[in-house]
Amino acid sequence: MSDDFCPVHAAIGVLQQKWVLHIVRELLNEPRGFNELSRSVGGCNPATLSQRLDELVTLGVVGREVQSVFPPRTLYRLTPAGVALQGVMQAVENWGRTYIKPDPQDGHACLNQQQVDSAS
Amino acid sequence: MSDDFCPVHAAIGVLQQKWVLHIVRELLNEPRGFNELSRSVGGCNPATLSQRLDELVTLGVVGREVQSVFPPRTLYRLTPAGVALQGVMQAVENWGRTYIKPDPQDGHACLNQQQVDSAS
DNA sequence: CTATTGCACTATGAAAATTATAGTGATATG
DNA sequence: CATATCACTATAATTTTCATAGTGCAATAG
Repeated sequence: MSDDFCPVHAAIGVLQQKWVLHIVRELLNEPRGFNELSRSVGGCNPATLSQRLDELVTLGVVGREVQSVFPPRTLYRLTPAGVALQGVMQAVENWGRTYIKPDPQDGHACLNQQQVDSAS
Repeated sequence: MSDDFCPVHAAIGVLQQKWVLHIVRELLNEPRGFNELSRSVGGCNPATLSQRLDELVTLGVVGREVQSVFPPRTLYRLTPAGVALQGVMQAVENWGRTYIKPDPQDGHACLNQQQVDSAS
């Protein structure tokens, strides 16, 4: 009673974890060290980042390359499966740029209703 | 100092919330009522589902249509901005079907290493 | 020589999000 | 008359994420 495995469901399970898409986005630009990645992702707690990276490494989306134990230098780099997420990121970027703009009130996210209403 | 609004960052912020992609996936098939959606999404707590739907409605990705207060009947349907997430779902589906398979050990998700290694 | 910075993280306890579970009121179904 | 269904809400427990501080040691700044 668990044989209804759906790869799409599983994929969503991976991608909807907090920070995963941000991490992937940064690593798509170029491989980074832990603190570097932490800064560029912005706002992610190191404990969470560490856990997320462990999971992604275990899953095989990200590779951890320990370049030197001392001075410490570790590189996180997308595996081919990780690089393949470029398609997803591209789609998210398209959607975001088309439909999301800053809320004129509080500067938070809201939908670009122009785009929604008047497809002139 | 907060004028670096990035629509892509904001889009990720929306899509990485737990259950959002699952909800969108179901609503892309067809509009549904609350319990219907709850069942088809599978495993989402009604409090969380309710909150997520509120947020998506507020954002403008989902529309709530109260068809009758009694007997209660509400329909959740994607707005055009929601339907536009089809591109994202498509990309996620492609990635999932290509790279994710059930782990032979425990039946959980893992990567399809065949795909990764031998691109014949 | 000494102080600071930077590396990759881990530890701790507090705060926030999600969960299981139960329940709302009324009607339609068995 | 008992049960199921609709769209949720309420409560309390659990899980996840968080802010903050700290590890050991080399390279750099003063």
